[in-house]
Amino acid sequence: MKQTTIKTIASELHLSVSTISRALNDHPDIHEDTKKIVRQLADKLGYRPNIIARNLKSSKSNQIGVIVPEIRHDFFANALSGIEEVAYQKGYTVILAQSNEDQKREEINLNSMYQHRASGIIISASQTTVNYAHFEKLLERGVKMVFFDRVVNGLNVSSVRVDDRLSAYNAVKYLIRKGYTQIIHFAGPQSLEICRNRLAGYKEALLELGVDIAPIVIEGGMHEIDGYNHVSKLESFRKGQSLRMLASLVFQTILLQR
Amino acid sequence: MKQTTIKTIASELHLSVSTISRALNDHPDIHEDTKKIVRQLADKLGYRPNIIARNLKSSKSNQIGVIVPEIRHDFFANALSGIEEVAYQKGYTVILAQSNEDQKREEINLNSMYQHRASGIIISASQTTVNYAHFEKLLERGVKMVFFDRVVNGLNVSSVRVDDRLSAYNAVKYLIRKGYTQIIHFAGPQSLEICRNRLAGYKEALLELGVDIAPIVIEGGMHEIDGYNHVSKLESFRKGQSLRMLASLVFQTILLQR
DNA sequence: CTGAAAGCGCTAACAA
DNA sequence: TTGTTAGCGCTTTCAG
Repeated sequence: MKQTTIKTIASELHLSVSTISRALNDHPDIHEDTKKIVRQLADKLGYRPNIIARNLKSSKSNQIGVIVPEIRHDFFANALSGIEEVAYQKGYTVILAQSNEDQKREEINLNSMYQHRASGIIISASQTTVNYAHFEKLLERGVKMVFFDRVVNGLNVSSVRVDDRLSAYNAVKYLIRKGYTQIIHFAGPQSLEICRNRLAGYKEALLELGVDIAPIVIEGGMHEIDGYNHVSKLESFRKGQSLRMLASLVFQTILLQR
Repeated sequence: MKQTTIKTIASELHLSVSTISRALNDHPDIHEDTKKIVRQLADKLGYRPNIIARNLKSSKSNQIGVIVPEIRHDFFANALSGIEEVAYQKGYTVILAQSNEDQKREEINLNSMYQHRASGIIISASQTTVNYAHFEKLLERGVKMVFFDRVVNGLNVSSVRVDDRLSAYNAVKYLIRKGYTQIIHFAGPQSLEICRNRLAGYKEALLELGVDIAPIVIEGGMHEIDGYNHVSKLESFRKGQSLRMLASLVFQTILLQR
Protein backbone atom coordinates (compact mmCIF):
# COMPACT_ATOMS: atom_id res chain seq x y z
CA MET A 1 0.00 0.00 0.00
CA LYS A 2 1.36 3.38 -1.02
CA GLN A 3 1.99 5.91 1.73
CA THR A 4 -0.02 9.09 1.54
CA THR A 5 2.19 12.06 0.94
CA ILE A 6 1.58 15.71 0.52
CA LYS A 7 1.39 15.00 -3.17
CA THR A 8 -1.45 12.53 -2.84
CA ILE A 9 -3.48 15.11 -1.01
CA ALA A 10 -2.59 17.78 -3.55
CA SER A 11 -3.79 15.87 -6.57
CA GLU A 12 -6.86 14.61 -4.74
CA LEU A 13 -7.82 18.18 -3.93
CA HIS A 14 -6.58 19.76 -7.17
CA LEU A 15 -4.30 22.01 -5.21
CA SER A 16 -0.56 22.46 -5.35
CA VAL A 17 1.81 20.72 -3.00
CA SER A 18 2.99 23.98 -1.57
CA THR A 19 -0.52 24.90 -0.57
CA ILE A 20 -0.90 21.60 1.18
CA SER A 21 2.43 21.98 2.92
CA ARG A 22 1.51 25.42 4.09
CA ALA A 23 -1.97 24.42 5.15
CA LEU A 24 -0.61 21.56 7.19
CA ASN A 25 1.91 23.85 8.83
CA ASP A 26 -0.76 26.37 9.63
CA HIS A 27 0.83 29.06 7.56
CA PRO A 28 -1.00 32.41 7.94
CA ASP A 29 -1.21 32.97 4.19
CA ILE A 30 -3.60 30.11 3.69
CA HIS A 31 -7.34 30.54 3.78
CA GLU A 32 -9.03 28.96 6.77
CA ASP A 33 -11.44 27.01 4.62
CA THR A 34 -8.61 25.55 2.63
CA LYS A 35 -6.81 24.54 5.77
CA LYS A 36 -9.88 22.81 7.04
CA ILE A 37 -10.41 20.80 3.90
CA VAL A 38 -6.78 19.83 3.73
CA ARG A 39 -6.65 18.75 7.32
CA GLN A 40 -9.76 16.70 6.93
CA LEU A 41 -8.47 14.79 3.97
CA ALA A 42 -5.05 14.36 5.55
CA ASP A 43 -6.78 12.87 8.50
CA LYS A 44 -8.96 10.61 6.48
CA LEU A 45 -6.02 9.34 4.46
CA GLY A 46 -3.93 8.78 7.56
CA TYR A 47 -1.28 11.16 6.36
CA ARG A 48 1.88 11.37 8.46
CA PRO A 49 4.47 14.00 7.70
CA ASN A 50 7.76 12.47 6.70
CA ILE A 51 10.17 13.88 9.20
CA ILE A 52 13.11 12.45 7.35
CA ALA A 53 12.28 14.55 4.31
CA ARG A 54 11.79 17.59 6.46
CA ASN A 55 15.11 17.00 8.13
CA LEU A 56 16.88 16.63 4.84
CA LYS A 57 15.46 19.89 3.69
CA SER A 58 16.36 21.77 6.83
CA SER A 59 19.56 19.76 7.26
CA LYS A 60 19.03 19.18 10.92
CA SER A 61 17.70 16.25 12.85
CA ASN A 62 16.50 17.58 16.18
CA GLN A 63 17.97 14.49 17.67
CA ILE A 64 20.46 14.60 20.44
CA GLY A 65 22.83 11.69 20.82
CA VAL A 66 23.82 10.21 24.15
CA ILE A 67 26.67 7.78 24.66
CA VAL A 68 27.22 6.19 28.04
CA PRO A 69 29.52 3.38 29.11
CA GLU A 70 26.72 1.23 30.49
CA ILE A 71 23.03 1.95 30.49
CA ARG A 72 22.25 -0.41 33.34
CA HIS A 73 24.48 1.44 35.70
CA ASP A 74 22.15 3.21 38.05
CA PHE A 75 24.04 6.45 37.79
CA PHE A 76 23.89 6.54 34.02
CA ALA A 77 20.29 5.43 33.91
CA ASN A 78 19.46 8.40 36.06
CA ALA A 79 21.46 10.79 33.94
CA LEU A 80 19.83 9.39 30.86
CA SER A 81 16.43 9.87 32.35
CA GLY A 82 17.19 13.51 33.05
CA ILE A 83 18.52 14.05 29.58
CA GLU A 84 15.45 12.51 28.00
CA GLU A 85 13.24 14.65 30.18
CA VAL A 86 14.76 17.93 29.08
CA ALA A 87 15.09 16.84 25.48
CA TYR A 88 11.41 15.96 25.44
CA GLN A 89 10.42 19.32 26.87
CA LYS A 90 12.38 21.08 24.16
CA GLY A 91 11.01 18.99 21.33
CA TYR A 92 14.13 16.92 20.77
CA THR A 93 14.41 13.21 20.44
CA VAL A 94 17.12 11.13 22.12
CA ILE A 95 19.22 8.62 20.31
CA LEU A 96 21.01 6.31 22.62
CA ALA A 97 24.11 4.14 22.54
CA GLN A 98 26.36 2.46 25.05
CA SER A 99 30.07 1.91 24.60
CA ASN A 100 30.35 -1.01 27.00
CA GLU A 101 33.59 0.57 28.13
CA ASP A 102 35.05 -0.13 24.73
CA GLN A 103 36.81 2.63 22.83
CA LYS A 104 36.17 1.05 19.46
CA ARG A 105 32.47 0.91 20.04
CA GLU A 106 32.48 4.43 21.36
CA GLU A 107 34.04 5.59 18.13
CA ILE A 108 31.57 3.76 15.96
CA ASN A 109 28.62 5.15 17.86
CA LEU A 110 30.01 8.62 17.87
CA ASN A 111 30.53 8.46 14.17
CA SER A 112 27.08 7.13 13.56
CA MET A 113 25.56 10.03 15.44
CA TYR A 114 27.74 12.42 13.54
CA GLN A 115 26.48 11.04 10.26
CA HIS A 116 22.95 11.17 11.54
CA ARG A 117 23.43 14.92 11.93
CA ALA A 118 22.70 14.79 15.64
CA SER A 119 22.10 18.32 16.85
CA GLY A 120 24.43 17.65 19.74
CA ILE A 121 26.15 14.78 21.49
CA ILE A 122 26.35 14.15 25.21
CA ILE A 123 28.96 11.66 26.19
CA SER A 124 30.53 9.99 29.16
CA ALA A 125 33.80 8.46 28.04
CA SER A 126 34.55 4.78 28.18
CA GLN A 127 37.17 3.63 30.65
CA THR A 128 39.32 2.17 27.91
CA THR A 129 39.38 5.40 25.98
CA VAL A 130 42.97 6.52 25.95
CA ASN A 131 43.16 8.05 22.51
CA TYR A 132 41.11 11.17 21.93
CA ALA A 133 41.48 11.58 18.19
CA HIS A 134 37.85 10.72 17.51
CA PHE A 135 36.69 13.44 19.85
CA GLU A 136 39.09 15.99 18.49
CA LYS A 137 38.10 15.28 14.91
CA LEU A 138 34.42 15.96 15.55
CA LEU A 139 35.19 18.96 17.69
CA GLU A 140 37.22 20.46 14.86
CA ARG A 141 34.32 19.96 12.53
CA GLY A 142 32.11 21.94 14.82
CA VAL A 143 30.04 19.17 16.33
CA LYS A 144 28.35 20.26 19.53
CA MET A 145 29.60 18.01 22.27
CA VAL A 146 29.34 17.97 26.06
CA PHE A 147 31.04 15.53 28.39
CA PHE A 148 29.68 14.43 31.71
CA ASP A 149 31.05 12.55 34.67
CA ARG A 150 33.72 10.68 32.76
CA VAL A 151 35.41 13.78 31.55
CA VAL A 152 38.38 13.88 29.25
CA ASN A 153 41.09 16.33 30.15
CA GLY A 154 42.90 18.47 27.63
CA LEU A 155 39.93 18.90 25.33
CA ASN A 156 38.48 22.31 24.78
CA VAL A 157 34.93 21.27 25.54
CA SER A 158 32.27 21.88 28.16
CA SER A 159 31.65 19.26 30.76
CA VAL A 160 29.42 18.47 33.68
CA ARG A 161 30.87 16.69 36.63
CA VAL A 162 30.04 15.71 40.17
CA ASP A 163 31.82 17.32 43.09
CA ASP A 164 32.65 14.08 44.84
CA ARG A 165 34.71 15.63 47.55
CA LEU A 166 31.99 18.03 48.60
CA SER A 167 29.28 15.37 48.38
CA ALA A 168 31.18 12.98 50.63
CA TYR A 169 31.92 15.84 52.95
CA ASN A 170 28.26 16.76 53.17
CA ALA A 171 27.16 13.18 53.69
CA VAL A 172 29.52 12.75 56.61
CA LYS A 173 28.59 16.12 58.02
CA TYR A 174 24.97 15.09 57.95
CA LEU A 175 25.70 11.88 59.85
CA ILE A 176 27.74 13.71 62.43
CA ARG A 177 24.95 16.20 62.97
CA LYS A 178 22.59 13.30 63.42
CA GLY A 179 24.75 12.16 66.26
CA TYR A 180 26.40 9.10 64.77
CA THR A 181 29.68 8.22 66.33
CA GLN A 182 30.93 5.49 64.05
CA ILE A 183 31.06 6.40 60.39
CA ILE A 184 32.65 3.94 58.03
CA HIS A 185 33.68 4.72 54.49
CA PHE A 186 33.45 2.06 51.81
CA ALA A 187 36.07 3.43 49.48
CA GLY A 188 36.51 2.61 45.83
CA PRO A 189 39.88 1.93 44.20
CA GLN A 190 42.17 4.82 44.94
CA SER A 191 43.55 4.78 41.43
CA LEU A 192 40.35 6.53 40.36
CA GLU A 193 40.13 10.23 40.91
CA ILE A 194 36.47 10.15 41.93
CA CYS A 195 37.31 7.68 44.68
CA ARG A 196 40.20 9.69 45.97
CA ASN A 197 37.97 12.75 46.10
CA ARG A 198 35.31 10.95 48.05
CA LEU A 199 37.81 9.68 50.54
CA ALA A 200 39.24 13.15 50.88
CA GLY A 201 35.80 14.58 51.61
CA TYR A 202 35.17 11.89 54.21
CA LYS A 203 38.43 12.58 55.97
CA GLU A 204 38.06 16.29 55.77
CA ALA A 205 34.65 16.21 57.43
CA LEU A 206 35.87 13.98 60.24
CA LEU A 207 38.87 16.13 60.82
CA GLU A 208 36.83 19.25 60.88
CA LEU A 209 33.67 18.21 62.67
CA GLY A 210 34.22 14.89 64.28
CA VAL A 211 37.62 14.86 65.93
CA ASP A 212 36.45 12.21 68.34
CA ILE A 213 35.37 9.84 65.57
CA ALA A 214 37.94 7.39 64.34
CA PRO A 215 38.01 7.06 60.56
CA ILE A 216 37.44 3.52 59.31
CA VAL A 217 38.02 2.94 55.64
CA ILE A 218 37.33 -0.26 53.77
CA GLU A 219 38.72 -0.15 50.27
CA GLY A 220 37.35 -2.24 47.45
CA GLY A 221 35.48 -2.27 44.16
CA MET A 222 32.34 -0.39 43.32
CA HIS A 223 29.95 -3.07 42.24
CA GLU A 224 27.04 -4.51 44.13
CA ILE A 225 29.01 -7.57 45.01
CA ASP A 226 31.65 -5.39 46.62
CA GLY A 227 29.05 -3.70 48.78
CA TYR A 228 27.90 -7.14 49.77
CA ASN A 229 31.39 -8.22 50.68
CA HIS A 230 32.05 -5.07 52.61
CA VAL A 231 29.02 -5.77 54.72
CA SER A 232 30.20 -9.29 55.33
CA LYS A 233 33.54 -8.04 56.53
CA LEU A 234 31.84 -5.65 58.88
CA GLU A 235 29.63 -8.39 60.12
CA SER A 236 32.59 -10.47 61.21
CA PHE A 237 33.83 -7.94 63.72
CA ARG A 238 30.76 -6.02 64.54
CA LYS A 239 28.04 -8.46 65.52
CA GLY A 240 26.28 -6.04 67.74
CA GLN A 241 25.65 -3.33 65.18
CA SER A 242 22.22 -2.19 64.25
CA LEU A 243 20.91 -3.93 61.19
CA ARG A 244 19.28 -0.76 60.16
CA MET A 245 22.56 0.97 59.82
CA LEU A 246 24.02 -1.82 57.76
CA ALA A 247 21.13 -1.92 55.40
CA SER A 248 21.52 1.78 54.98
CA LEU A 249 25.17 1.33 54.14
CA VAL A 250 24.36 -1.26 51.55
CA PHE A 251 21.97 1.10 49.87
CA GLN A 252 24.52 3.80 49.86
CA THR A 253 27.10 1.65 48.18
CA ILE A 254 24.63 0.85 45.48
CA LEU A 255 23.56 4.40 44.95
CA LEU A 256 27.04 5.80 44.87
CA GLN A 257 28.50 3.42 42.38
CA ARG A 258 29.22 4.72 38.94
CA MET B 1 31.58 26.59 6.04
CA LYS B 2 29.82 24.47 3.42
CA GLN B 3 29.52 20.75 4.08
CA THR B 4 31.25 18.47 1.63
CA THR B 5 28.80 16.39 -0.28
CA ILE B 6 29.07 13.81 -2.97
CA LYS B 7 28.67 16.66 -5.40
CA THR B 8 31.67 18.56 -4.12
CA ILE B 9 33.81 15.52 -4.69
CA ALA B 10 32.33 14.95 -8.12
CA SER B 11 33.10 18.37 -9.46
CA GLU B 12 36.51 18.39 -7.85
CA LEU B 13 37.36 15.16 -9.60
CA HIS B 14 35.48 15.85 -12.83
CA LEU B 15 33.44 12.76 -12.32
CA SER B 16 29.71 12.27 -12.05
CA VAL B 17 27.91 12.05 -8.75
CA SER B 18 26.77 8.55 -9.49
CA THR B 19 30.33 7.41 -9.87
CA ILE B 20 31.22 8.93 -6.55
CA SER B 21 28.24 7.36 -4.88
CA ARG B 22 29.15 3.97 -6.25
CA ALA B 23 32.81 4.32 -5.42
CA LEU B 24 32.00 5.25 -1.85
CA ASN B 25 29.69 2.28 -1.56
CA ASP B 26 32.30 -0.04 -2.96
CA HIS B 27 30.22 -0.96 -5.95
CA PRO B 28 31.86 -3.73 -8.06
CA ASP B 29 31.37 -1.84 -11.31
CA ILE B 30 33.81 0.86 -10.35
CA HIS B 31 37.47 0.68 -11.22
CA GLU B 32 39.74 0.17 -8.25
CA ASP B 33 41.85 3.18 -9.11
CA THR B 34 38.81 5.40 -9.26
CA LYS B 35 37.66 4.13 -5.91
CA LYS B 36 40.99 4.90 -4.41
CA ILE B 37 41.10 8.44 -5.68
CA VAL B 38 37.56 9.09 -4.56
CA ARG B 39 38.16 7.72 -1.12
CA GLN B 40 41.27 9.76 -0.72
CA LEU B 41 39.61 13.01 -1.57
CA ALA B 42 36.57 12.17 0.51
CA ASP B 43 38.87 11.62 3.42
CA LYS B 44 40.81 14.78 2.85
CA LEU B 45 37.64 16.84 2.59
CA GLY B 46 36.19 15.27 5.70
CA TYR B 47 33.20 13.96 3.81
CA ARG B 48 30.46 12.34 5.86
CA PRO B 49 27.62 10.58 4.13
CA ASN B 50 24.31 12.20 4.91
CA ILE B 51 22.29 9.41 6.40
CA ILE B 52 19.17 11.50 6.39
CA ALA B 53 19.31 11.75 2.62
CA ARG B 54 19.98 8.08 2.30
CA ASN B 55 17.06 7.31 4.54
CA LEU B 56 14.76 9.52 2.58
CA LYS B 57 15.73 7.75 -0.59
CA SER B 58 15.27 4.30 0.85
CA SER B 59 12.36 5.41 2.98
CA LYS B 60 13.56 3.64 6.05
CA SER B 61 15.39 4.85 9.09
CA ASN B 62 17.10 1.83 10.60
CA GLN B 63 16.11 3.24 13.92
CA ILE B 64 14.17 1.29 16.43
CA GLY B 65 12.11 3.17 18.96
CA VAL B 66 11.84 2.20 22.59
CA ILE B 67 9.30 3.59 25.00
CA VAL B 68 9.48 2.71 28.67
CA PRO B 69 7.60 4.09 31.65
CA GLU B 70 10.75 5.10 33.53
CA ILE B 71 14.32 4.77 32.41
CA ARG B 72 15.75 4.90 35.89
CA HIS B 73 13.90 1.84 36.95
CA ASP B 74 16.51 -0.84 37.20
CA PHE B 75 14.40 -3.34 35.35
CA PHE B 76 13.84 -1.07 32.39
CA ALA B 77 17.42 0.12 32.35
CA ASN B 78 18.44 -3.50 31.99
CA ALA B 79 15.93 -4.18 29.27
CA LEU B 80 17.05 -1.06 27.48
CA SER B 81 20.63 -2.14 27.69
CA GLY B 82 19.78 -5.48 26.11
CA ILE B 83 17.81 -3.83 23.37
CA GLU B 84 20.62 -1.44 22.56
CA GLU B 85 23.05 -4.33 22.48
CA VAL B 86 21.14 -6.30 19.90
CA ALA B 87 20.24 -3.24 17.88
CA TYR B 88 23.89 -2.29 17.73
CA GLN B 89 24.90 -5.74 16.55
CA LYS B 90 22.38 -5.56 13.77
CA GLY B 91 23.33 -2.08 12.65
CA TYR B 92 20.31 -0.33 14.08
CA THR B 93 20.20 2.77 16.18
CA VAL B 94 17.98 3.18 19.24
CA ILE B 95 15.75 6.13 19.79
CA LEU B 96 14.55 6.39 23.32
CA ALA B 97 11.65 7.92 25.16
CA GLN B 98 10.01 7.54 28.54
CA SER B 99 6.34 8.01 29.22
CA ASN B 100 6.68 8.79 32.92
CA GLU B 101 3.61 6.64 33.39
CA ASP B 102 1.60 9.20 31.49
CA GLN B 103 -0.65 8.11 28.66
CA LYS B 104 -0.54 11.47 26.95
CA ARG B 105 3.19 11.46 26.79
CA GLU B 106 3.20 7.89 25.63
CA GLU B 107 1.01 8.89 22.73
CA ILE B 108 3.16 11.82 21.75
CA ASN B 109 6.33 9.75 21.80
CA LEU B 110 4.72 6.93 19.92
CA ASN B 111 3.54 9.31 17.28
CA SER B 112 6.90 10.96 16.98
CA MET B 113 8.55 7.62 16.36
CA TYR B 114 5.91 6.77 13.84
CA GLN B 115 6.64 9.96 11.95
CA HIS B 116 10.32 9.29 12.18
CA ARG B 117 9.72 6.09 10.26
CA ALA B 118 11.09 3.95 13.06
CA SER B 119 11.67 0.47 11.68
CA GLY B 120 9.96 -0.93 14.73
CA ILE B 121 8.77 0.12 18.15
CA ILE B 122 9.30 -1.71 21.42
CA ILE B 123 7.08 -0.53 24.20
CA SER B 124 6.20 -1.17 27.79
CA ALA B 125 2.89 0.50 28.48
CA SER B 126 2.40 3.25 31.01
CA GLN B 127 0.35 2.45 34.09
CA THR B 128 -2.15 5.15 33.30
CA THR B 129 -2.78 3.82 29.84
CA VAL B 130 -6.38 2.73 29.77
CA ASN B 131 -7.30 3.65 26.24
CA TYR B 132 -5.59 1.70 23.48
CA ALA B 133 -6.67 3.67 20.45
CA HIS B 134 -3.17 5.00 19.79
CA PHE B 135 -1.78 1.50 19.67
CA GLU B 136 -4.55 0.20 17.50
CA LYS B 137 -4.19 3.02 15.03
CA LEU B 138 -0.51 2.33 14.40
CA LEU B 139 -1.07 -1.39 14.33
CA GLU B 140 -3.67 -0.93 11.61
CA ARG B 141 -1.22 1.08 9.61
CA GLY B 142 1.23 -1.74 9.73
CA VAL B 143 3.73 -0.38 12.21
CA LYS B 144 5.90 -3.10 13.67
CA MET B 145 5.32 -3.12 17.39
CA VAL B 146 6.28 -5.40 20.25
CA PHE B 147 5.21 -5.06 23.84
CA PHE B 148 7.21 -6.17 26.82
CA ASP B 149 6.55 -6.63 30.48
CA ARG B 150 3.69 -4.16 30.70
CA VAL B 151 1.61 -5.93 28.16
CA VAL B 152 -1.73 -4.78 26.89
CA ASN B 153 -4.39 -7.43 26.56
CA GLY B 154 -6.77 -7.67 23.65
CA LEU B 155 -4.31 -6.38 21.07
CA ASN B 156 -3.19 -8.61 18.27
CA VAL B 157 0.48 -8.02 18.83
CA SER B 158 3.54 -9.95 19.95
CA SER B 159 4.81 -9.47 23.44
CA VAL B 160 7.58 -10.54 25.73
CA ARG B 161 6.86 -11.09 29.34
CA VAL B 162 8.42 -12.51 32.46
CA ASP B 163 7.15 -15.72 33.96
CA ASP B 164 6.92 -14.41 37.48
CA ARG B 165 5.37 -17.49 38.94
CA LEU B 166 8.07 -19.79 37.65
CA SER B 167 10.85 -17.40 38.62
CA ALA B 168 9.64 -17.12 42.18
CA TYR B 169 9.19 -20.87 42.27
CA ASN B 170 12.75 -21.44 41.09
CA ALA B 171 14.18 -18.92 43.52
CA VAL B 172 12.52 -20.62 46.44
CA LYS B 173 13.48 -24.04 45.18
CA TYR B 174 17.06 -22.93 45.05
CA LEU B 175 16.98 -21.69 48.62
CA ILE B 176 15.39 -24.91 49.84
CA ARG B 177 18.05 -26.94 48.09
CA LYS B 178 20.67 -24.79 49.75
CA GLY B 179 19.23 -25.89 53.05
CA TYR B 180 17.53 -22.71 54.20
CA THR B 181 14.71 -23.28 56.61
CA GLN B 182 13.22 -19.84 56.88
CA ILE B 183 12.26 -18.24 53.61
CA ILE B 184 10.43 -14.97 53.72
CA HIS B 185 8.60 -13.41 50.83
CA PHE B 186 8.48 -9.65 50.44
CA ALA B 187 5.33 -9.43 48.39
CA GLY B 188 4.20 -6.51 46.27
CA PRO B 189 0.62 -5.21 46.18
CA GLN B 190 -1.68 -8.09 45.38
CA SER B 191 -3.73 -5.95 43.09
CA LEU B 192 -0.97 -6.36 40.52
CA GLU B 193 -0.91 -9.54 38.51
CA ILE B 194 2.87 -9.84 38.60
CA CYS B 195 2.82 -9.73 42.37
CA ARG B 196 0.12 -12.33 42.65
CA ASN B 197 2.09 -14.59 40.36
CA ARG B 198 5.24 -14.24 42.42
CA LEU B 199 3.40 -15.04 45.60
CA ALA B 200 1.82 -18.04 43.93
CA GLY B 201 5.23 -19.33 42.85
CA TYR B 202 6.57 -18.86 46.37
CA LYS B 203 3.71 -20.76 47.94
CA GLU B 204 3.76 -23.47 45.35
CA ALA B 205 7.43 -24.18 45.93
CA LEU B 206 7.00 -24.33 49.68
CA LEU B 207 4.02 -26.59 49.38
CA GLU B 208 5.80 -28.89 47.02
CA LEU B 209 9.32 -28.97 48.37
CA GLY B 210 9.35 -27.46 51.79
CA VAL B 211 6.39 -28.73 53.73
CA ASP B 212 8.23 -28.14 56.98
CA ILE B 213 8.88 -24.49 56.18
CA ALA B 214 6.31 -22.00 57.35
CA PRO B 215 5.49 -19.37 54.75
CA ILE B 216 6.05 -15.83 55.95
CA VAL B 217 4.76 -13.10 53.69
CA ILE B 218 5.28 -9.40 54.19
CA GLU B 219 3.17 -7.39 51.81
CA GLY B 220 4.07 -3.88 50.74
CA GLY B 221 5.21 -1.64 47.93
CA MET B 222 7.97 -2.32 45.46
CA HIS B 223 10.24 0.64 45.87
CA GLU B 224 13.58 0.77 47.59
CA ILE B 225 12.07 2.42 50.58
CA ASP B 226 9.68 -0.48 50.96
CA GLY B 227 12.54 -2.95 50.95
CA TYR B 228 14.12 -0.84 53.61
CA ASN B 229 10.99 -0.86 55.72
CA HIS B 230 10.52 -4.56 55.28
CA VAL B 231 13.96 -5.12 56.66
CA SER B 232 13.20 -2.90 59.61
CA LYS B 233 10.10 -4.88 60.42
CA LEU B 234 12.07 -8.10 60.28
CA GLU B 235 14.68 -6.59 62.50
CA SER B 236 12.17 -5.94 65.23
CA PHE B 237 11.29 -9.60 65.76
CA ARG B 238 14.36 -11.34 64.48
CA LYS B 239 17.36 -9.82 66.18
CA GLY B 240 19.36 -12.97 65.95
CA GLN B 241 19.22 -13.41 62.18
CA SER B 242 22.32 -13.43 60.05
CA LEU B 243 23.09 -10.06 58.60
CA ARG B 244 24.22 -11.74 55.49
CA MET B 245 20.80 -13.09 54.82
CA LEU B 246 19.16 -9.76 55.38
CA ALA B 247 21.51 -7.92 53.08
CA SER B 248 20.74 -10.52 50.49
CA LEU B 249 17.04 -9.94 50.93
CA VAL B 250 17.50 -6.24 50.48
CA PHE B 251 19.30 -6.77 47.24
CA GLN B 252 16.60 -9.04 46.04
CA THR B 253 13.92 -6.51 46.66
CA ILE B 254 15.80 -4.01 44.65
CA LEU B 255 16.47 -6.32 41.80
CA LEU B 256 12.95 -7.59 41.58
CA GLN B 257 11.18 -4.28 41.53
CA ARG B 258 9.66 -3.15 38.29
C1' DC C 1 33.38 1.11 -16.37
C1' DT C 2 31.01 5.77 -16.23
C1' DG C 3 27.31 9.40 -16.92
C1' DA C 4 22.58 11.58 -17.22
C1' DA C 5 18.51 12.06 -15.12
C1' DA C 6 14.72 11.08 -12.22
C1' DG C 7 12.97 10.94 -7.78
C1' DC C 8 12.54 10.09 -2.37
C1' DG C 9 8.89 14.03 0.46
C1' DC C 10 9.16 18.30 1.86
C1' DT C 11 9.97 23.56 2.10
C1' DA C 12 10.49 28.17 0.43
C1' DA C 13 11.82 31.68 -2.75
C1' DC C 14 9.70 33.91 -6.43
C1' DA C 15 5.74 34.73 -9.36
C1' DA C 16 1.19 35.44 -10.33
C1' DT D 1 -4.30 33.56 -1.36
C1' DT D 2 -2.26 30.04 -4.32
C1' DG D 3 1.02 27.90 -7.86
C1' DT D 4 5.70 26.96 -10.07
C1' DT D 5 9.98 25.60 -9.44
C1' DA D 6 14.25 24.44 -7.55
C1' DG D 7 16.73 21.92 -4.42
C1' DC D 8 18.14 19.35 0.22
C1' DG D 9 22.04 14.72 -0.67
C1' DC D 10 21.73 10.50 -2.08
C1' DT D 11 20.65 6.10 -4.93
C1' DT D 12 19.47 3.85 -9.02
C1' DT D 13 17.61 2.76 -13.38
C1' DC D 14 18.75 3.24 -18.10
C1' DA D 15 22.01 4.46 -21.60
C1' DG D 16 26.30 4.81 -23.45
